[in-house]
Amino acid sequence: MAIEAEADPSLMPRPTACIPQMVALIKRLVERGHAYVAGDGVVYFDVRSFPAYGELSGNTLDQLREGEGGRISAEHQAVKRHPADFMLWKPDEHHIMKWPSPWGAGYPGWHLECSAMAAMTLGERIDLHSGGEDNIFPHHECEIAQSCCGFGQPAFANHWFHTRHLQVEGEKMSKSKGNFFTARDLFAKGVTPAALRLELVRTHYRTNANFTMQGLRDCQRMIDRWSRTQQALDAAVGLRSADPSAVPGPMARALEAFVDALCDDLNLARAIAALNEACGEEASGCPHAERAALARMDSVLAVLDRNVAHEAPTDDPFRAKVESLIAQRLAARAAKDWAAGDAIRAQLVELGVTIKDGPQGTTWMRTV
RNA sequence: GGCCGUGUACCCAAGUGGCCUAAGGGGCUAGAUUGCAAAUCUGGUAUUUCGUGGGUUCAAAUCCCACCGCGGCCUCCA
Repeated sequence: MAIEAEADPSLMPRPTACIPQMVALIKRLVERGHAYVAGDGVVYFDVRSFPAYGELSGNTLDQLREGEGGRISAEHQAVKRHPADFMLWKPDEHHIMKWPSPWGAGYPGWHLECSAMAAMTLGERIDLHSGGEDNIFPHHECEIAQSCCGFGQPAFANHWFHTRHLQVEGEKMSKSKGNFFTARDLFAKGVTPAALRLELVRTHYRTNANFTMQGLRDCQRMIDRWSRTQQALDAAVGLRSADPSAVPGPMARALEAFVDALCDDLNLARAIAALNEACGEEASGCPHAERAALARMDSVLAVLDRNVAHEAPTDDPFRAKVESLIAQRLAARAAKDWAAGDAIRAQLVELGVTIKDGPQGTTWMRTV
């Protein structure tokens, strides 16, 4: 699902568009002695033919507990050479999705599509593979086995990057608890895509991130400060021409620390701290270079362009009511009737609206 | 039974042997500013303390062992 807090990936291959590649891969695995057709006609990968099986997850074949996942039947297990052997092709004339193959019309095993699509779009050996922690075993383990054995590569991915699951208010998300939010709901409440994005990415990938409404507010404050710094730099750029000889300012220095932190196992929390500190320092250096350094950091965070809450429609009754109350309050204040003005402000707070009196007039936003 | 990750202040979250009398943000708090607020700016906010109990070391949040909590996985859900 594409949401406004994310950018779309540039390649989105479809498993159903590479069935021939999957069939070809199975053929190679069978030819090389890494796969076999069992008594029920199903093609299985022979895990014992690949000694590195289990290295990614730390599992060993003798310690895995057969059937622990609760999704395999004794009937299927009985035909395998080893309980851990996994399905590559299942002939099934009655399945909702089926394609022709040398082993009969049927469908591929679910690990296979990734090996085939990776080889098709990126190469037989790739640099980086990411995924959720729930897929480390068996899925990624099986992809490694298929790709290494099928393509004769010493490794499938040079680096594996597994994110831990997201929790909500300290608890795991579940449908039965109903403790989850959709991006649409949050945006409708006035949450900016920027705040949602930062709340989701700011935790190190190897720890369980905890999504909270308070965290969303915390993120919004950080983003607003960065945004003010950006506006100040934009203004300074308009006033001065570039000065390549100027000593680096806070943003240029922060960029170094920022990159250094990211190079240390994607330490985004430390990178964000560097940016925060720079925003607290007095501006110096060439504003053009400073603005470029901030933009460079934001190319990773990608929040400054998303820091806009969804506006309620102009004809929305809620919006009309808020603006009417603000007009009444301004009139009361103009008459120095502070009590009336404060009473109206209390009404607005009650409605979930935060107002701000500035030199350019009064602005309002929904309270998140 | 086994494997993987994780546990730091009120909250989020860095730090993986000495520069830690523990970064950064939020919150709270005092001040500046404001009619009062909000926003903004300035200061304060973990002093044998880093899940618990042992151990190693001149030195441990950081290393070792055990235990506890939380999250994930064990091959036909993708």
